[in-house]
Amino acid sequence: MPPAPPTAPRTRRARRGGGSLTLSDVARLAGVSPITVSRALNTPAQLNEETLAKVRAAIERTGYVPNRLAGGLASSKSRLVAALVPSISSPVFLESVQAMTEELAAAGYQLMLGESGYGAAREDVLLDAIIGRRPDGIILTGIMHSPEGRRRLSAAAIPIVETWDLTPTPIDMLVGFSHEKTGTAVAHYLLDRGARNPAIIATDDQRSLLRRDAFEAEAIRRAIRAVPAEIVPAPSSIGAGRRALAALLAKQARIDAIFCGSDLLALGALIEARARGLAVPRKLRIFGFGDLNFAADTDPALSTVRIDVTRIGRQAARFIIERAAGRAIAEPVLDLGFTLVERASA
Amino acid sequence: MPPAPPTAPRTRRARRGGGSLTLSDVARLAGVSPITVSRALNTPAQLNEETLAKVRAAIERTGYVPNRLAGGLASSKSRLVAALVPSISSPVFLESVQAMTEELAAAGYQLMLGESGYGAAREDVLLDAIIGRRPDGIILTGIMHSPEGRRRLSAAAIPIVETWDLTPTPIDMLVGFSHEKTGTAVAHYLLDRGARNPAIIATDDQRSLLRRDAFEAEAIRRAIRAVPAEIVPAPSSIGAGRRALAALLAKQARIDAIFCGSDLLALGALIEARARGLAVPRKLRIFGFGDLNFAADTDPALSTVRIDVTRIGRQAARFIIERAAGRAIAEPVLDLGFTLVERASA
DNA sequence: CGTTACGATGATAGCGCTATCATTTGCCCG
DNA sequence: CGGGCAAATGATAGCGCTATCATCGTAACG
Repeated sequence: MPPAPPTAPRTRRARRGGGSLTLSDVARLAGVSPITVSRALNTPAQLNEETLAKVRAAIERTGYVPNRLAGGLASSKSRLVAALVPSISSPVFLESVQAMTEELAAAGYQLMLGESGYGAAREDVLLDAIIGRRPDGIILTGIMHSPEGRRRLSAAAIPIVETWDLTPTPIDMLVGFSHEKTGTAVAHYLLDRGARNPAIIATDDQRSLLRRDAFEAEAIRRAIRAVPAEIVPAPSSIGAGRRALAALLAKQARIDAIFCGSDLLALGALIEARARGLAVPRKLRIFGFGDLNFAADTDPALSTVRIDVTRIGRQAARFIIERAAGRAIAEPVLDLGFTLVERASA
Repeated sequence: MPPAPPTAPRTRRARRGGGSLTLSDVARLAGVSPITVSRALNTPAQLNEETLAKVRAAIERTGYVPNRLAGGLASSKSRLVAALVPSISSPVFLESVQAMTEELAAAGYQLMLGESGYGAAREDVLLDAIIGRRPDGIILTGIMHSPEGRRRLSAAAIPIVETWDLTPTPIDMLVGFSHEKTGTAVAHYLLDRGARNPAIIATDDQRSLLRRDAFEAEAIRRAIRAVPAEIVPAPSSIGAGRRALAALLAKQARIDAIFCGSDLLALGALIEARARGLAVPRKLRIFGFGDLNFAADTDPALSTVRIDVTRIGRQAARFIIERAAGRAIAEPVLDLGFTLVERASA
């Protein structure tokens, strides 16, 4: 079929889009070309002062908000960063997420949160949903174990930071600490203070179990016969802590020290001990993990392992920001360590 | 300058983009047109079975993940939903966020989290960052008060759900409950049980103050002289609860009941009361707010106001999903109410 | 003064996808 | 047996923005 004669163009296709305000609208209003408006938004320095003022006025007047989907598509920079946490509703990771959010927001990035769950079940679907948005970086809480997940992430060629853990084989960047070492350190601490019948309350996630194993190994190395353990499903909670201590005591009444997988569990254990009239720390030492914001305010105040989670979050965010700016990271694997906080409970 | 002769086209512009896998690549591999691949992903029902299989195989083989920035731009459907919370690190809103995440994920949406802070400070910047991503919906925790914010949101023409509160003038949709009524109800509850010197620990956010005012008004209506109150900065914490009770007791030793702005504050007050040997509830009744997951596990168990936060989150998500599907919402303003949970502390 | 350099702006051509319309094929029906 | 219709696939033209190259003054220089 020959092309329609130019004098009578056939009815134009129906217009798409919301008919919403675009860069060109603003440009027309300011009397400049669209690209100039783009520059006013992204690289204002390279514009003449007057022009800039005109454009800004037009933006102000119209209430224009640039479409970052379009911008991201054109520039392959989405200004989005994805963070995966095992559980959204657990306070453990939130300070970290908060720190990320702040650091990223300051640099003009927005955080997209995904819940990976403690199992690797829906992880693939979630990963695709995230990768599809072409984030400028992905922050994982915990290291990625599933080979399929690692493959997908590597293939996506997106800067990745694994956190909260150490591994000799990170996918890309890493900010964490050694869970084994915390277990060993706490074992030392409790045994040095005379504990002869230590026990453990752990959650059933990878990292908590790592701590338990190290604690147990160290205890056995120091001539403890066996270390009873109560494993509760993640995410941890105060109630689980109470019940776990009760269960432990039912099995083994002589327990004199407990290392808990999180401060929540420890607080639960504390409450249960109090309710039973078990003196803490005289009869039972309780050691937590995480130094959550309430740890200093329990009664007795909770001895615990402090992780600088804010720093983990901030550092992870910075890694991504640096990478996005095209700068290379000199030291892409960071061990932030931990400290034992001695308070009254152990 | 005349156009370059077609036989010797000038060097093509440098290629943009990451050179990453696109729909066309997959199409070529599958021996179909790009649009067919698009359909295989979005509306597989309208494809022939064989064709579908070919395309799926090609996707599988290449590990192709569609670029949703491009898709969103073309279809003006981003499949993103933004949620604003006052504070990320406070557990109060998280169950709600969790419920949203799940509900949204099931429908193929991703949640983008923003922290609005309790003040309206950076709110405008944050709103622009969010609106710029053209989410298919925005869920606000609390109602939007700033007129400028309301204007921007209305102008954006994005479905909006305000939550956690009621207002006669919602921007769009609403899922909440009446804070005034909870205050009144708790006042009734405590006074009916003989409290003569009630006091309040509240946080300095809008909603908590609403509850305090209602509580106070009801108490005064029932012949209580004055209701001492301790206002702590949001977000609330256990430590703040402890210190607030101490401060209250210092001013007015005869306090016999406390209504706390959150379960965290209540737990703090409980700990402080215990540490002082103040019998709960015999000497001091403590009433919380929120029914967080630990409320039943404190000792004594916490009496509190239960809000079905999971339902709030889920319902808010559904509103957005329905709207995005083009369906109208019959009842866009929902009062989910609350219940008083009587446990041991009051 | 011609030439180079640079600062400011514009024109053009995509980014990777989907809405819309067009075409092809097979089948049913009067 | 031609017309009509539905199912399956394709061609085309954007979505709203930015990378890239082009242009146009004007200042600087030998």
